Amino acid sequence: MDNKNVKEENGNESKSLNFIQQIIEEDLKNNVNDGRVHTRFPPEPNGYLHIGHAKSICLNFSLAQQYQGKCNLRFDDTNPVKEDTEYVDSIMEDIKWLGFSWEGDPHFTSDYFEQLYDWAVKLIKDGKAYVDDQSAAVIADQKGTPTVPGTESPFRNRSIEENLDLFTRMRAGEFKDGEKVLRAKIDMASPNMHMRDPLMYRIMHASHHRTGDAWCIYPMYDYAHGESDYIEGITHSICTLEFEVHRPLYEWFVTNLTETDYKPKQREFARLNLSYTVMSKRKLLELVKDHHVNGWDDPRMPTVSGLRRRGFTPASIRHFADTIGVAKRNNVIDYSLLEHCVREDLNKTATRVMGVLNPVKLIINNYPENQEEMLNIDNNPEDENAGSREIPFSRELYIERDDFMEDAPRKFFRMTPGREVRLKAAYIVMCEKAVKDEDGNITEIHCTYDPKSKSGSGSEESKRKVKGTLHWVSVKHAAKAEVRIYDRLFNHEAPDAQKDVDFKEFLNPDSLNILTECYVEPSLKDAKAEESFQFTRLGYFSVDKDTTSEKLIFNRTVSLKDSWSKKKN
RNA sequence: UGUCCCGUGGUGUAAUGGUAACACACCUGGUUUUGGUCCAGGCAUUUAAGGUUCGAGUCCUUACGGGACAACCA
Repeated sequence: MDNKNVKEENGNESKSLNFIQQIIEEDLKNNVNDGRVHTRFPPEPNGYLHIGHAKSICLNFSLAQQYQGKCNLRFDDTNPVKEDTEYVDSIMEDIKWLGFSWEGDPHFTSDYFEQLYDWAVKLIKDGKAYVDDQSAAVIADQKGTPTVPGTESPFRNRSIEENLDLFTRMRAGEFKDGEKVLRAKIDMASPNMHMRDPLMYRIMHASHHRTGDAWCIYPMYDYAHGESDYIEGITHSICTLEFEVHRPLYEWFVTNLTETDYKPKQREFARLNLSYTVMSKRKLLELVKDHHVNGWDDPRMPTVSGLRRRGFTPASIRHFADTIGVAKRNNVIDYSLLEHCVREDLNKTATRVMGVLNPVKLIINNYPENQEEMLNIDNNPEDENAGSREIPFSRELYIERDDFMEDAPRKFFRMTPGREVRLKAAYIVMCEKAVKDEDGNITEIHCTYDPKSKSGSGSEESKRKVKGTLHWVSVKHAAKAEVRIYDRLFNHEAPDAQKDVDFKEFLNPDSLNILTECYVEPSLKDAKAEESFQFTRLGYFSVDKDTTSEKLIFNRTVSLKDSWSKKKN
């Protein structure tokens, strides 16, 4: 209670510390690693970044900011067959877009291959590593199971000289893939599987995207990661929960290879899971390769580039990451929280415009045929400085087909014969009738307007209260646009958790809906790529970056909250 | 039937042994020229059972539940 009051008095909105911050503050208090805070974000360049990575990015970079520390970007590129510079480039672009900058130049684990090799030699000389000639299958078999201890390899007690010779020849390319590996000599009976003589190096005659053919042996993650942290002076190596059991191994390498007081510290937090989406890079890659989506930046993808193209803002993603918190228990964040974050941000900044997605013609019978006028409308009622603009009004308009109903229930606040509604920023109109074709489809709606009810005119008539306000565009002046509406990619609330089922069985076939007969107000002809708008009563939309076609394309970022459609159901 | 991690509303995250708080979602009502926004209100005795204590979500024990670990992936 007292604490809270103090915080409020200071105007300090400082939230309580998450468990990582508590660890750091404890370390700072004890002057661990000279009181430095140095984090890192270490992606493998084998795919595009997704919203889960964004959580980790926000965590690592903000921690560095909070504690006057540094945060590195390091590409964990130890497996050449999966990695590519395309991914390196996209990862850097996405981090920058999110609003963070890494310390100095990007780092690469491949930059440390020589040092890692030297350290491996040292381990051999210390009798703590050996070359094993057995096949992967045999080694796996000897490893035992979580409940059964492993057995030792017959090559485990080779002489140091022989190990040194063999390891040198491994590097020299004398052996084929899989013929030999280097293993750490730890404990085949350890209850922790990762301590049962883990592999340090494997032979891969593969070209690496940065080192080319300079190497034919590549270090494994467990060996390379902690040592790379050490080289870079990382103090807090924050990773996800599945690496928790790797921690003793991380510490084993650091302890056995270094003599300084400085030691990087690995800590783990729960990865992000989002309802109705998959988050594993393997699955996302499959969606791309099998053309279930149109690339990594498809607006339905939970990738950073997909969210960007969909119209999400960096601030909204940062706020989301902040809101979901950091803890160690498994979680599934409801997708609606992400939607809330983007609405909250866009509501403050997005220009209000009018567009009609499913048009039907509205004819104002008592409005002169050749008359047209410009009406003034606020760009954003949330923002006084946003100004206003002029939009054209005429006798024939498009309105939303859903905004008309012939036999309407009492609670229907839109257009229906005999009731009045306001056309936003224009006049109050009284609906008269709907005209239909032979099949009974409504082709046009007729109404009359009250000339004295013009918005902002200050007249008594303009102040009259009507229940509904409709958005519209002038037929003569409207710009034609294509609008893409995205729904969730999966039907199942947690497709990631369905282990025994192919996640693709939950794909939502209606996740993309392209509307081609849409009309928007003429000012939008000049809209720039990625610019965001709020279409009155419809939602937030952003201009697609795809300028290969002449078409004006909008992606719907997110709908507006709609209490009417909820009531209907 | 091993080791490690984790159990607080529908979903997340807080609560430093002292009145279970905040956000999302949901439900009421009010304002509104967007059925948006905004405003007001409602919604959990913390997996269970013991124990320590004046006092336990918090410490201890046991049970139950969930997760991770047996890639020459990261």
